[in-house]
Amino acid sequence: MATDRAVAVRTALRTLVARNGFHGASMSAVAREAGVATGTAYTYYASKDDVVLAAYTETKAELGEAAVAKLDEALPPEQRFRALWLACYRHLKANPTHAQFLLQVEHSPYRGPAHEAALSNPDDPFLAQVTQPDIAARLRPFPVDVLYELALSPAIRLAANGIELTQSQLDEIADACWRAVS
Amino acid sequence: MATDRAVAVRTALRTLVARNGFHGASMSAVAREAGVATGTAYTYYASKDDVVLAAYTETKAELGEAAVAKLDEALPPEQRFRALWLACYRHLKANPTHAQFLLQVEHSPYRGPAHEAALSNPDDPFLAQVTQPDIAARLRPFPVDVLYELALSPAIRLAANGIELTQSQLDEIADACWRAVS
DNA sequence: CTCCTCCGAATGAACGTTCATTCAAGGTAG
DNA sequence: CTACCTTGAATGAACGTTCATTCGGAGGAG
Repeated sequence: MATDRAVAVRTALRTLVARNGFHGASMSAVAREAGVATGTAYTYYASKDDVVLAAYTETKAELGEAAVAKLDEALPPEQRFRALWLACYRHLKANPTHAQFLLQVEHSPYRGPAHEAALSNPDDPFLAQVTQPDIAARLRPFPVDVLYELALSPAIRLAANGIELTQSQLDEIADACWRAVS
Repeated sequence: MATDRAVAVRTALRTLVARNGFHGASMSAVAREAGVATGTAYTYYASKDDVVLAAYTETKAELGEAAVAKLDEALPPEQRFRALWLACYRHLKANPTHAQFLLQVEHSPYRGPAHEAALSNPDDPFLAQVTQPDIAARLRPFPVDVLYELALSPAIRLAANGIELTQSQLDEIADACWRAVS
């Protein structure tokens, strides 16, 4: 399949950026990791920046899907948040490369473009949750960015750091995050 | 004074990395920003990595000083934490470049070396606080990294994002961070 | 005081390497 | 044969680093 190579390129970039940073993710290294020729990446993407942004939006979309996949919409806000938070953490803990890649992008000059690219997806499950009336009514009147930093961002960073935490510790942390924004 | 140039180089690197990332902080650009010749930086530092690590430890040391400068050691743990947190936030809010630089370094491959370099300073005021008996007794048994992520890291990221927050919002957030780790 | 010598910090052009990107050539499917 | 995809060597720009050279001023000689 033709798109397999595009997937391989995105995945290789994510892996190398997570492992070695942007310095260690040259296009030739990405192509080698993906098992294709250097020029092949440029068949699917106009530039390296394009690959980075495509990998970023893909990674975020997968995270969003994993977060809401088994979410019970009938749960009350507090438990719904906890389930969302834990699903995020577990998805990234199982894929630390994703967590490390997200953090590198979000703290680099790609932050702005990546934010724009992510907003172009109007189906973001996190935004959908935040705008649900029962949750919105419980949230403090902080900007969305602040809500994100306090609530979800800790899950990403803890997963990226690879520290082992027990289930009860995770429950405590998820609750602490909920208290911070509610 | 001779060291003025070393300071200028560190400051220029921090500014350019904060503004443009490591990509936009070439040694020639850093030297230009510092107002010195390219080679001059290598009179004071053996390599670019050296400049990055020196700027990182300097930035962290300044943050530590600002955090404890006016700290009343007689305050009970909860209020001491809040004062520490707010002092951190205010210092970085006044110097967003510092906050952005710290985040870029900590989410790049410099993370490991930077951590080591920071630990070589045995007078870290944050570690000193964490090891004070009255505070330690109130902290949850999380690894230090987790405590840092939940307690102090939000202050850095909120300051870096440049969002305007009222004093009462800051108080709420500081308390939420304390609840997360206590 | 004037002149000359010497020192080492400062300089920036030059070096070798690596980067992102291109494209002519070869391969494959229909 | 045609049409399209894949390849990887080629390209020039930009990188980190080096080093032959410059130059202001400290200090001794007359």
